[in-house]
Amino acid sequence: MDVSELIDGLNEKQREAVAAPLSNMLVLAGAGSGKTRVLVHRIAWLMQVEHASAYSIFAVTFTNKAAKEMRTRVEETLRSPVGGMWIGTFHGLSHRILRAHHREAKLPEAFQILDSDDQVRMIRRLLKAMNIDEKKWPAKQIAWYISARKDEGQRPKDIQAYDVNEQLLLRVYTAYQDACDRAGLVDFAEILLRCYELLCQQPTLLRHYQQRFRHMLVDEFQDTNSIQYQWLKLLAGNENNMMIVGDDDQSIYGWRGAKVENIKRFLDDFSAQTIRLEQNYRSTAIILKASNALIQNNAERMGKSLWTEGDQGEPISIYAAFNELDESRFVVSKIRSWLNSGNALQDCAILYRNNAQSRVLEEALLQEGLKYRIYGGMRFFERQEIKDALAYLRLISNRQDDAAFERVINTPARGIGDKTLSHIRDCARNESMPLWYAAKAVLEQKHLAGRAATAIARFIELVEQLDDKITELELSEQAKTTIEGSGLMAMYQAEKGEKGRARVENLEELISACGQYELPIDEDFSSPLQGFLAYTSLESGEGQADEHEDAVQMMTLHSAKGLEFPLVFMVGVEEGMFPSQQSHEESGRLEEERRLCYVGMTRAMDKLYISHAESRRLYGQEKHHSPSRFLRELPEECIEEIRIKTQVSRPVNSGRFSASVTHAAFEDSGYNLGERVLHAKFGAGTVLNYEGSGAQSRIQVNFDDVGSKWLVTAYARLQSL
DNA sequence: TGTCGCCATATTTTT
DNA sequence: TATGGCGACA
Repeated sequence: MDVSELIDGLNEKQREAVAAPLSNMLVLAGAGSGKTRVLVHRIAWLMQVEHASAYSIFAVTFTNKAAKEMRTRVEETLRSPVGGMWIGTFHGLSHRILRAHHREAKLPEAFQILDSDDQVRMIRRLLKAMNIDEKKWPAKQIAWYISARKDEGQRPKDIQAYDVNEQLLLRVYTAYQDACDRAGLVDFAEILLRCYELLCQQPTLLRHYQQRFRHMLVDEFQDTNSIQYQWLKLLAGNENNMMIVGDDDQSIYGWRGAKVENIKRFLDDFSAQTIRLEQNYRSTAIILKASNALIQNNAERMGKSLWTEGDQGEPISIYAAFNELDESRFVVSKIRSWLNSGNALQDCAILYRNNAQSRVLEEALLQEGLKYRIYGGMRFFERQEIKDALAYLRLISNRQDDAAFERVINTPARGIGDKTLSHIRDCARNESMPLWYAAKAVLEQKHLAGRAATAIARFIELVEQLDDKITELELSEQAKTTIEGSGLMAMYQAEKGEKGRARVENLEELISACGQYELPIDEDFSSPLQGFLAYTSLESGEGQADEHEDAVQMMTLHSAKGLEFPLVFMVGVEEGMFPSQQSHEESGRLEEERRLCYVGMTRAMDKLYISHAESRRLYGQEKHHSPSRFLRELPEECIEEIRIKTQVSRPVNSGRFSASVTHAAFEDSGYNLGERVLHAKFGAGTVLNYEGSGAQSRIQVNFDDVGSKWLVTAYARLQSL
C-alpha cells in the first residue's frame, strides 16, 4: 500500500496529526472536523510507516457503535482484517482484562454484569433488609451515589462520612458491595474500578499490558471520568504513546462524572503537544459562525473556532411559536415541504432537550402521516421478557447470582410468595450464603409449609434439569430450551394484547440472536453462553430493525452528539427548558447547557431551524417561557426570525375583537399553519386573558374557527393599534 | 395474585 | 398532565 494514500486528501492539520512522530498528542477536534478519519488514518500510519504490529495498538471509545465504526474503517483503509488489535469501549476492554484474570481480580469465572436496572433492584432489596425507608432514600439515588463513588475510584474504606446521611449511604454501599462480591456480580462502574485495581495490584500483569500496548488512542476524551483517566495513565506507563482526541466544547456529560479537565491534565501529565482541527466539513458558514459566537460565551475553553471553505448557506430560522402545538405544526409543515422538494425524510432530525418533548411532535407527525424514528428508550436486552430469559440463563451458569435468582424465582408465578421468599432471604443473610443455597437449606430444614416447599423444590429441580439438559446444546438451543422449559414462553403467550405478542416475538428474537452470536476467539470465555451473557450486558442491543427505514430522526440533544443531518430542528429553546431549570442551580451547569446547544447546532449541515414556544403545557400547567438566552447570543446577521404578528383592531380588555395576522413565512406556500391562519384571517377571537400594558402586554385569545381548542397567546403590539 | 386508586414525581445516558 | 410505584383489597 502506498503510504501517501494515508495522507492525501487530508488537510494540513489532519496530516500533521496522522503523520506526527511517535509522541503524546492531543488532537483538539472541533465538530465535523474529521476526527474519526484522523484516528483511523493514524492507526494505519502507525502500522504502515512506524511498522507497529496490530498487537501493539489499543484504541478506546465510549460506545460500541464508535468502536465498531473505527474497526471497520481501519480494516477498510488497510484493506485487510486486523486481528490482535484491541479496539473497544472502556467497559469492553476492562471487562476483557477481568475475564482473562478473573482469579487475580477475585472474581468467579462465571461472574456476570449487573446493569443499572439490576443494580437498583439489588439495592432495593438491601434497603428492605436493612430497614431503610425507601421513600426517604430512593434506591435509584443510592445507586447513583455508589456509581459516582466508584467513578471516582473510591471504595467504602476511602470515604469519610461526616454526617448521618453520608453514613447511611456508606453503609448501603458497603452492604451492596458485599452482596455483589458474594454473588459474583459486577456493575458497570465496578468493571472499570476492578480492572484498575487489578492492574495496580499485579505489577507483572501491568507490565505485560504496558509492554504490549505501545500505541494508545482515545476518542471523545472530554467524556472521560476520573477512573478512566487513571486507568489510561496506568496502562500508558512511562513509555507508551497516547493520542487523545476530544473537544472541550462538546463536553456534555459532566453531570455523570465526566471531567473536561482531564484534557488539560493530560497535557501536563503526558507533556503532549496539541493539534487543532478547526476546518469543518459539515455545516454552512453561517451555522458555524453562529455556533462559534454562541460558544464564545463560555469562560473555560481551550479556544477553537470552526471555519469552512463551503458556502454561506441560509440563515438560521428562529420560529416563535404560540405554544408547543403550534411549534409541532410548524416543524411538521417544514418537514412536509422538505419532503415535497424531493428530499429524504431520514435526512432530517428533530432535537429536543428532554424526552417528554417528543410526544407532541409524534402526534403531529402521525397526523401528517410522516414516519419517524425515536432514538433512545428501551433497548432490546433491557426489556422485561428478555431480562427474564437471561436471568434463567445466568442462574443456570452461576448459582450464586442472587439478582438472577430474585428475578426468576417466581416468574412465571409458581406460588412462591413473599413470605417464603423472606424466609429464604433471612436464611441467606444469617448463613451468608447465596439465595440459591439458602433455598435448598430452607427446604432441608423443613421449616416451610407443604405447598411452598413443593414449589421451591420444583423450582430448584427445574433449574438443575435445565442446566443438565442444555450443557451439550448449541447456544440458540440452550436459549430455546430455557425459555420454553422455564415456562416463560407460555407465560408471555398467555398475555393478551399487542404487548404479549410483541414479547413473544422478542423472545424468539433472542433465540435467533443467540444463533447469530459469534464467540470472540481471542477472549477468555469458558463457554459460548458466558460470552453471550456478557455481550448482552455490555452491548444493550443496537442494530434493531427499522434502522434504515426512511423516517424523521428524533432524539435528545445528548444522543445527537456525533451525528449529522442536512436539516435540523431544535425545539423548545426556551429559558427553563433549555437551559433547563435545574441548570441554574449548580455552577458550571449553564456552560454545559451552552455546549449542548453548540452540539445541537453543529449537527446541521445545510439548514437549521430553532423554535421556542411562548406558552407550553408542562406538568399540567400552562407555562410562559421567554426565548432562551442562547438565542440572544447568536449574531443577528445569522438569523431570520419567523414570527406571527398579531395586530388587534382596537384596544380591548375583554370581549370580542378582530385581529389580523401577518406572518413572515407567508410566502412559503408549504406552510400550512400560516396559510390556514392567514386565510382564516382570525376573524374574531375571544379575549380570555389580558395582562400588562404597553408593548409588553399579552393577550390570550381563543379563536374558535381555527380549530377546536386553539388557545393563542399573542403579543399585542399596542402601539400599532 | 391481580387490580384499583392514591400519591409523588417530573433532565440529559452509555456501559 | 401522565406515569409509575405502592398499598389495600377481593
